[in-house]
Amino acid sequence: MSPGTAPPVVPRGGGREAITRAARESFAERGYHGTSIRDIARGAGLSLSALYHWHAGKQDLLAAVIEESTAEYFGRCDEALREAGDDPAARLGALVRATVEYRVSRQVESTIAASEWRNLEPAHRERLAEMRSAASRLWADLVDDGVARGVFRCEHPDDARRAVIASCNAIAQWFEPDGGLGVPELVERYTAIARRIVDCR
Amino acid sequence: MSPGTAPPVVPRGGGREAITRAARESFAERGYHGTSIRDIARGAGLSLSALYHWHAGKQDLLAAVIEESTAEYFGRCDEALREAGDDPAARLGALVRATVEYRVSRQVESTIAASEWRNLEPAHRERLAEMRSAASRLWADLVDDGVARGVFRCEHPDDARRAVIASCNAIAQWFEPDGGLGVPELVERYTAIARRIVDCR
Amino acid sequence: MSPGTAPPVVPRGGGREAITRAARESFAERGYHGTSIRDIARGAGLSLSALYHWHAGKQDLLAAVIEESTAEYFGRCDEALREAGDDPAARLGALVRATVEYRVSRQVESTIAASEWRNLEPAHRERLAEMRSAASRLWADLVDDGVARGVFRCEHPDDARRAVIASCNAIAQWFEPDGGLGVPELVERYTAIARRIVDCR
Amino acid sequence: MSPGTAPPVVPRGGGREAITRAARESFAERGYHGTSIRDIARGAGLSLSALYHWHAGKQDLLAAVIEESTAEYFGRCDEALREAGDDPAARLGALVRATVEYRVSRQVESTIAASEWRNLEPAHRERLAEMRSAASRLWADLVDDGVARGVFRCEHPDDARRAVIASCNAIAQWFEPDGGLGVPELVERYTAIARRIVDCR
DNA sequence: AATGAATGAGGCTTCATTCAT
DNA sequence: GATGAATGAAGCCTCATTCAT
Repeated sequence: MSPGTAPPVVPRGGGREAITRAARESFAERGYHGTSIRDIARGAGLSLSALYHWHAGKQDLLAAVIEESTAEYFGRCDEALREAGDDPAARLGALVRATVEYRVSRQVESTIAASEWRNLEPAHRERLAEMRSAASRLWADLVDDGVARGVFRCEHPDDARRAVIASCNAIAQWFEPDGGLGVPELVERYTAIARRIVDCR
Repeated sequence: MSPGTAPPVVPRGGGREAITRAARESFAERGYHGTSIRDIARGAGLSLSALYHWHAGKQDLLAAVIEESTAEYFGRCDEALREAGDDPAARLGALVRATVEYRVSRQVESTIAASEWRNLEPAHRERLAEMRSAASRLWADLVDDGVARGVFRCEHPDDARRAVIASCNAIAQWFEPDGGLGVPELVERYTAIARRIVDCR
Repeated sequence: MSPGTAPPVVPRGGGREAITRAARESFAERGYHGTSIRDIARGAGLSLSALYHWHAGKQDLLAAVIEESTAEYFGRCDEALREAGDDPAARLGALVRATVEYRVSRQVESTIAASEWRNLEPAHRERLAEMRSAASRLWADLVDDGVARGVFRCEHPDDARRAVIASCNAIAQWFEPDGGLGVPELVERYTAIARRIVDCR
Repeated sequence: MSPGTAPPVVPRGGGREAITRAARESFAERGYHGTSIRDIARGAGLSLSALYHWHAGKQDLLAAVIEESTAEYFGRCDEALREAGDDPAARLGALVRATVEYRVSRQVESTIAASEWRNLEPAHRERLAEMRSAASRLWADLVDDGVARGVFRCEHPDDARRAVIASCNAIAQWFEPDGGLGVPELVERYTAIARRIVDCR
């Protein structure tokens, strides 16, 4: 919520969602430590106390936001892979598409999981670590499989995988929604880049 | 500075450097807002007042750290390019090497410039923007030149450039200094990836 | 509530008693300011709103607890004295017994009236002051009478009275219910002490 | 510090003492939980931050106040006993005098150690427990010795000891400094009471 | 060149209480 | 007879900074 913007009117009982949304936006724009819970409450159009009625605290909000974001990404990947069938190239395209679309549709918030991970307290970190590595494994399995089957010819699968992911993730940092570049075109470009990175025949 | 570590003994007159170094480490580990000026003073082994003797304040320290970091990167790039001659492929390798080496040798601090940029006050941001775009231009000129001369055959030079940079930058997030992977080998791998991304013949 | 209006008749139900009991326990264990109204509601197994349905607020609860506690003590004293007859020594024994038994049977709560008295708002304090001094007068009358009749030979009745009361009250601070010391034996010991304090012939 | 009283002007560097004194007064008058650190800072004539410059927090202040109070009492007892020589009756008089004088001269604060003990966090409680039981042992040794030597003929030394202590301690609750009753006279009265309690021949 | 003392603003959180149902 | 939702005030504490030496 940019300063000066009128806070939304929250329907009675709708506090939890309003607060989570406001937290997501603030954490994305100003970071965890740069966000005060007053910012969040104001952004949600509620009082400070209402925030504590719905969440245990700031840390709890961060965990909720990261969890939701990670879950959504994981869900998109999972679904894309299910539709993609068995072909490594198609599966690569599916994950690239899921990642690009996620990064574009959640442009601001999608970086929270990565950049604010360090601010999670151990208890939350441990709980979310599994979700995180599950998403990571999707990529690893895919690339390893492609290499094993001779479809991807890159010599260093781990580095290739990281390069593809980093390339896709970076989109959130420069993409302009109204900049004349459509998402399908974007997906196509990064699929091509990804195929070159893994040296897909 | 990890908790429990004895603060270094600062030689008389060496305050400025000790403080900048401590600020760099704290900003890297905990972020700008996650770092207190007392953390920095403690990390430098100096009093709070000493910090203010050498620097105008926290914001000033952030600007100094980002400036120094950007300048170093820019210097490395510049030098590498000068040694590389005129060949686009060689020049690409030079920038990749400069970036990888920078990211590995300044593993923690190298992300400050990117992640804490938003916390710079306008005055500092404007001043540093030029340095920033100069480094960015080195990459753009290089890729555009390679494409213009037909050495790089990628269709979308901007995306290729961003992918290469993102891939190299990401190294700082996973590299383990004592992990058995040497820097020259790392440079070689990412040079190969970069060449594939730009589709270097 | 407008002045002069009769307080609403509270329908009987389990809530009121459960809340009073929880308040008594919390005030005893953590003190008035150390107890939150949520502690009380939780201790009673009811919601916050239920608490406010039965009581006007925290202050009201404190007054109720102190009133009940004082009334019980006063009742015990009164009854014991009625049974004791006219002999000063017997009357002294009766009050000691009432006090000791009260302090032992209400070990935790019996101190609330004394230690939280200062937290009563003036309105409540004035109302309860009479009960308080009535109990105090029982002791004073007894000792003064014993002295007047030459049965107690202590020179300073006021100090003797205070010493006896303080000695009995202190029992609540150290007595262990399962510690092998029975209440009758305890009463006997403190009766003896009390008689020596007033110098009963 | 009563409300409305002008806070004292604190000489530069004298913050620590001013704050400890203000804490002592507030804890005594309103209890630990009833005292806010703003009360303390205001009472000391300093800012909130100055309080934290000198003490780690509210809990730290409580521990400091209790420690100082206990130490002073212990010191008074120790000195009084040293002057008293070997005679049990004289030693009893010495401890009574030390206790009475302490309770009168530190009328308000002397109860903090007892009433706020439960609000000490375990770390502090453990640290101070030894001081506490040392003072307690002075009394126990004295009474046991008197009984062993046949000077005190009470049958239950533990109860006698507790009664004497409770009687002396209670003085702080009713004594009025300008009430016409001098401290020497007070000491004499309670010494007599104590002797009767232990049944000193 | 450096320090300890002090500050006002703001941090997160809990408080007792009221509202609408 | 009872509840979940919401609030404003106040709680303790840490912040970046300045002052006097």
